[in-house]
Amino acid sequence: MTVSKTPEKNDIILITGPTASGKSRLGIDIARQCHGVVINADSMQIYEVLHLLTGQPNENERASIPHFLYAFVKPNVAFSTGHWLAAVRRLLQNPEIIGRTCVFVGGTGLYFRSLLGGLAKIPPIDTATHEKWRLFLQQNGIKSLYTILSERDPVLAQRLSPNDGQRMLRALEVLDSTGSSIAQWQQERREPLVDIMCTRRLVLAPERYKLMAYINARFDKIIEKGALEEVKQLRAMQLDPALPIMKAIGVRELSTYLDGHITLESAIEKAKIATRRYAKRQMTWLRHQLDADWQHFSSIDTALQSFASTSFNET
RNA sequence: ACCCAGAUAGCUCAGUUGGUAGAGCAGCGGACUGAAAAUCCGCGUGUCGGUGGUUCGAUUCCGCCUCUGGGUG
Repeated sequence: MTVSKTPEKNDIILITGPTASGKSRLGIDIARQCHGVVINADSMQIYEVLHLLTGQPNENERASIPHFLYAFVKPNVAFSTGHWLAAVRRLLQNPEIIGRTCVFVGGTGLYFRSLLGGLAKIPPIDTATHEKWRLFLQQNGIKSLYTILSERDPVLAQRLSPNDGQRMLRALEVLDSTGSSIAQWQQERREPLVDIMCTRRLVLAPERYKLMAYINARFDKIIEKGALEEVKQLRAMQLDPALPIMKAIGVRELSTYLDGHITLESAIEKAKIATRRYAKRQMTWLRHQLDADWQHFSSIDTALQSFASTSFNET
């Protein structure tokens, strides 16, 4: 089935912004105003663990308006953009949301890009190939990996940094498993999942000094509410440290404290620093990777005002 | 009050046998097409506490002052 492309039937609102900007609250307020639902576009809030640490909406918020694609993935799963897009595709066919405004909220820029621009149709990589290259990197080092990539896919080698292990691995496993370069796959025409013309796009980006204050305050708050307990539980699962969930900001820092290597105070400070850097990367993305049609706001209130004063059909 | 040791980047410090200075951390800018809270690239941001003196030239040597540690009374 194709997603409804008539605005009056299935309006789509996209809301993004750096971490701790308040975009979740904005999303809920907007969804409430237009009898909509909130759909998660955040790569960490999909997991059914670390509710506090990843900033998932709390029970009250979730009770006030339907939320989808939150806390639905087991922590031992290496989720990806492709998985998320597939989940969205299924969700948009869900009778529960047909005809309702879909408010996508999240800080994962790549998710929004895949939603609006589609994703290359690269078939899934078999586990053996996937593991093979990771093992190769582990055993032979990044220089050898780059040498191999230069021989087998010079175009991509040219494009990547010789230190970008993650992208080199992806390039090699795609080449290995499909027989053609990832560059070729990426050039092919892709089908967007939603029609960009049927969307309203908002960016919530508070001034930097305010955002820093929000980040610090939020981390203190989630520590108070029990973030350490979440990390303890996660550690008890003894998961592969390479899994995405293990890279959630705060996990490493609080683990170092739990192992007794640093003080809690210092762990908290390090986690805040990591969050600030993340926010900075997000802001760089928002500045350069989004097209010009996104509306930027620095506060929830100004965003809401603007939203209330223009109905969907006028945009 | 006296003696000693300090005062250099946002922080912790190094250094200049006299030619206006550099590390770590923090910070800032950027890239990004199936791990994206990931991964990668780039950038020192400075009245060298103040003020006089010696000197062609002082952050560096000398005097005085201020402040901060430590010690003696």
